[in-house]
Amino acid sequence: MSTKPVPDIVVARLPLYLRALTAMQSSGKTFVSSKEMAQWLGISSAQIRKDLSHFGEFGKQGMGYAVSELREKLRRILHLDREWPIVVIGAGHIGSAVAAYPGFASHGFRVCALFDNDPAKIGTSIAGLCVHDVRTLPEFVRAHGVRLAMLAVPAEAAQSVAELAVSAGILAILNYAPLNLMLPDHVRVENIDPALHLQHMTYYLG
Amino acid sequence: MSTKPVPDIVVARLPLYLRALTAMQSSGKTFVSSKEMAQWLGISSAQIRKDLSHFGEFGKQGMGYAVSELREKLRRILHLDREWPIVVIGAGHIGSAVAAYPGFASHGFRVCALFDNDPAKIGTSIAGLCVHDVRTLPEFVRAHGVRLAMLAVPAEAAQSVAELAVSAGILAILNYAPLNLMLPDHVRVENIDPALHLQHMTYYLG
DNA sequence: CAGTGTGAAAGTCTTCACAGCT
DNA sequence: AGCTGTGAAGACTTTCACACTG
Repeated sequence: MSTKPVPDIVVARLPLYLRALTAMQSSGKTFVSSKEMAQWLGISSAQIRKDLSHFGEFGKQGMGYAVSELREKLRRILHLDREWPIVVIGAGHIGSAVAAYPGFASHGFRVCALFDNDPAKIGTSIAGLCVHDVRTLPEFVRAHGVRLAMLAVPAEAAQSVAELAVSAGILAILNYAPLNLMLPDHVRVENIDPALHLQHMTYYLG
Repeated sequence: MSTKPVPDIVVARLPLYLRALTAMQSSGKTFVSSKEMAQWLGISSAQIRKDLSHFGEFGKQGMGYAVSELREKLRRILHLDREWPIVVIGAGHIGSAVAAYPGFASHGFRVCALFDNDPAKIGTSIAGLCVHDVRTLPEFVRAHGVRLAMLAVPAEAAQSVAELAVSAGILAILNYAPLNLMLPDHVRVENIDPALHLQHMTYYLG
């Protein structure tokens, strides 16, 4: 066995293709060429064809790709053909906004609980979700088989809370705290830090 | 002239170095080696040295880099040695959370106004900021010389609102709407889409 | 003939490894 | 000794360009 793994950078673009296909589909298109998608996404058509070729031959020569078929294929590849429960850790501004964001549910992610360590917040309800004591996180994660977490706590608390989550079985963390989490290799971490993006952009604003 | 530009991917890492240096500084360190920073950030020391070498020779052989000096140099390179006013467009969940996020002010970004098209929100105050009619955006941007915008409106509205902002003089947009903005080349756009990250991660959660 | 799938070429980015400085 | 700065090597990514197919 040991087939060469698909480069991570390619996997990262699949959700983009999925987004384009969903838009195409709702605008009634049934076939789309790599060139059209490329223009829509602002990348090259060769890249799209090469990326997709890692997973199979999805196109029809001379006419492009069947929109809904390719969309289904990508959903399966990304394991989006089922619902993913997620926990949000941290019920401050970011955690609350994240929990209320409708963009997750519409993609098959179900935010199922919020956790915090502030007694004033525990027991209250935010965006229709109960705020639990963070100490009950491991129990909850195990009981519900949750694998995904979004971490929105202050930087000082992030590392230890992340470890707690991982010890309970969390395998992937979307981290909003502005630091690098140090976690075992089997845990996938992606970071979102708007300040970093702004600092990147100001470089070009001479 | 026409010195070769620094690769964008290198520029994107400078804010990370800045973050590490700030942490080092507040923990009292005065010198730091590329190796220490590398461990802290989870990247290689060679990469840090190579990246920094694009901008000059900042280190001292045998001892590393003077923390506060390098920090100042990076701040200047990224044009963070001054305050940047920013407007937030869209006063929904995301816009409000973004406007309230303390992480911008602490990095020299000053959110100076919120804009929306909902009459029920216009005139109210969110996170201590007045919500303006989006139709007054061009006027405001010109009057205050704002160059940076964060866009947090629904996907359907994003393209046209972005064009409005650009026509008024906005040069860089941090876009939270889940689509690719099509804008003139001189405008810098960076995107934040948490759903994309989640979809990327589920690939690995077989 | 329009458009895919793909080797090969070109381009970009990272790591190596070491001369040279303190 | 300890660590930087950097060419050269290596790894990875994108683009090219065309044989092939419906």
